[in-house]
Amino acid sequence: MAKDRQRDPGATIYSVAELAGVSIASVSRVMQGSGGVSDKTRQKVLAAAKELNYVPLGAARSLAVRHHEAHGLVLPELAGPYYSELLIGFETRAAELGQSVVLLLADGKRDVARDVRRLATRVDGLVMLGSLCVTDMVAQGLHGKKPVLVIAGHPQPGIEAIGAENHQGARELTAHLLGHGRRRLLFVGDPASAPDVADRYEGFVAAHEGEPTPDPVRIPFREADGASFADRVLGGDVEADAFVCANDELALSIMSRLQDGGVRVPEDVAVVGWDDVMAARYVRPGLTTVRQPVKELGRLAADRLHERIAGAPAREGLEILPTQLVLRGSCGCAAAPDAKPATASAKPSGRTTGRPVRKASSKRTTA
Amino acid sequence: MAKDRQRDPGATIYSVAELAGVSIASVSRVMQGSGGVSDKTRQKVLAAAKELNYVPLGAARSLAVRHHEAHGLVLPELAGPYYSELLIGFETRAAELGQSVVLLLADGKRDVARDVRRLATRVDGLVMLGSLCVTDMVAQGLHGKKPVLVIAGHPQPGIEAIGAENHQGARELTAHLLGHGRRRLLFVGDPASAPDVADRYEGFVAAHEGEPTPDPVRIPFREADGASFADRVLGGDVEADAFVCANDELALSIMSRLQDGGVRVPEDVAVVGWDDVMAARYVRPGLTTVRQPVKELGRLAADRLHERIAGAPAREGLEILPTQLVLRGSCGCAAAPDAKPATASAKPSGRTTGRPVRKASSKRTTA
DNA sequence: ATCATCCTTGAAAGCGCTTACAAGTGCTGG
DNA sequence: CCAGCACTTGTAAGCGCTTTCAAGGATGAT
Repeated sequence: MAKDRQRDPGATIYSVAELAGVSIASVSRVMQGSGGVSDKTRQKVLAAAKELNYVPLGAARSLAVRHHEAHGLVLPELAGPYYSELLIGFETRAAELGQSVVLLLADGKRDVARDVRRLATRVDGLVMLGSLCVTDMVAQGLHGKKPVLVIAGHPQPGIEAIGAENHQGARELTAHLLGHGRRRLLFVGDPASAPDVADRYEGFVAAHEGEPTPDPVRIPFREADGASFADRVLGGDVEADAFVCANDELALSIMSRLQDGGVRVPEDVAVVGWDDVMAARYVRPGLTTVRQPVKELGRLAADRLHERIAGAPAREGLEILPTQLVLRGSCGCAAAPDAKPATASAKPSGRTTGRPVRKASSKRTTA
Repeated sequence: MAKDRQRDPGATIYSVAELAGVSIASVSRVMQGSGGVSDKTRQKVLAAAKELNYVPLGAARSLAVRHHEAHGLVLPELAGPYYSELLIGFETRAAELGQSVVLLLADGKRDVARDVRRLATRVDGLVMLGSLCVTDMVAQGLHGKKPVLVIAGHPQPGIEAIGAENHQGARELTAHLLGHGRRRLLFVGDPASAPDVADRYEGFVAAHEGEPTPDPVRIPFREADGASFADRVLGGDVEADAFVCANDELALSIMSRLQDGGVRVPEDVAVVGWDDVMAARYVRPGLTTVRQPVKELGRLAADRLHERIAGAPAREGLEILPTQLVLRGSCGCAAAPDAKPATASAKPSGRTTGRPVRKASSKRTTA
């Protein structure tokens, strides 16, 4: 056995039709389940298809129906849970809609623009992260061709954007720290790296209500960068009693290194993050952070894209999903066990920004 | 402006040719960069393409060249870093090879077999995780049609498999625990859930060298399951001085809950995991675990698949990549700071199993 | 028995692109 | 000045599928 009958590229709709003794039209109708076929014919076709192990050629169908039945998704990378969750939500919804998803990871690619163009070639529309610098180019290049949707970025004419609330959440988080009596807060992360980080920084500044705030510590998001920043803190180069980090990865690595260096968290310095990654609730003290509805963001993206592909016009402006403050020990709150995710439901508080906004809020959860 | 010229599905190779005043063949040649075109023509075509904002229809090309230029990847889910890394490696390599990747997440799908069949329709070959129960069916259904490759599963005739070392690593890890004087080890995780977990359990048993071992604690991989198991431990229902967990998620949730319940790790009980996720090095004590070359596995999968698509015959049996023991505090070793990943290079130790094996080893890293 | 109707089927015309193949152009060497 | 060659270009034949349209067969009403 194992008659190594490698690669049998045959078995087209023609061979199936021939074996079944019907026309290719009938085969097509049976395969699509489009009806109008007698039971007898259906049986014959199904039998023939099974015998030949018929796998239709998607490209031929796509060409004929003039639809790829696929959604493209461009992510910068896939480190950490943020992008994974986004992808999960996106894929799940896309699959429900009968669409395949073609994934492109931008980081490390030589020529992202080229790859995105290639991608556009095989999908009906695509979703990109706002932090991707190619967004604009692509938007232009594809304008009027394929629907494009941006997550956590700025809307442009004809290009819808969706995102999670940043400004208000960051403001509340910062205010919370101020409420704990912290006075020298430092924002760690580069606002220029992504629009949502910029929004968080804005919220951070806003919470200071005019008080002068130091410049943000512009470092990348990697663990290693957090660690080396923590070393600078340990060396006494940095003056602060609280670090507001652009994401949890950064917060965790900083906190860990500081603790190793003998600094007490939160007694000596508070550390807070953003995203509520898994590790955030396993470290001691638990990391205070902000939870985003990332999976929903992914689902929503797939949904909106599908609408657009079906011909709906781009909605104007930005749709914003609410985020949720998660208070644990690292900000100075009384530490409490937090083995299960908090489950408070978010109720919109109805704030608005200059841009058209549909809903936005942040709810407080003590865990 | 923003002349909302929604959806301009036009601009085919014909319109470009017409605008440029050349034949479609020339346009095709320019777009493919296949050469044999004068500079003047190239310029005209490029200009026309840009003006029309020409996006070629991938399906038409695929049909003509009879290649999808896409790799399919079927993952059970995307929780935790394991699958993400796999995906990163896979996508990276596939992109280098000029292939798109179409992703399918099996969990939560009504009819996975159907979805996989749909996927097969639009890719040149596909890679599946061994833990997927559809593997066999699909393998059959696609046999001789499209190359299929399995990660962390069992090879079948005509279906290559690749994976990371499990048996030996688990054996060493277990022996290490025994070396610390632990006597009542418990394996936490269900060997039936995936072939690689089964292998680890085998290694666990083997390390006991004939001593009787208790049945594994057959629980799923979710954090919540770990927590409720830990509650049983705290309730006194479980007798053990070390937990060998099927993965880090499980280990972390158990350790965390135990600590909250006043159990000291590793003094009262040791806990070890598998995978070396990020959180493993931020918790206190650091989690002793086994690192798998997951990204490499993904790359290798894309590579092998590409070979097969190009016509290479399936390699026989299983290729195994080495894993690496990472000792931190949770097993009873002296705790040491471990902010950076260990970087010891693996040297094959040349062990073999019944199956054809290419290389396998586990190296020790103290961190 | 006749005709209108419905259901089933097949023939055939694309879908937009690639790629032989043939034809045309401008050179070079003899 | 022309045969021979290298380049460029265009023509046209598919790639495998969907779908329109018309034809045929069966059915029911009259």
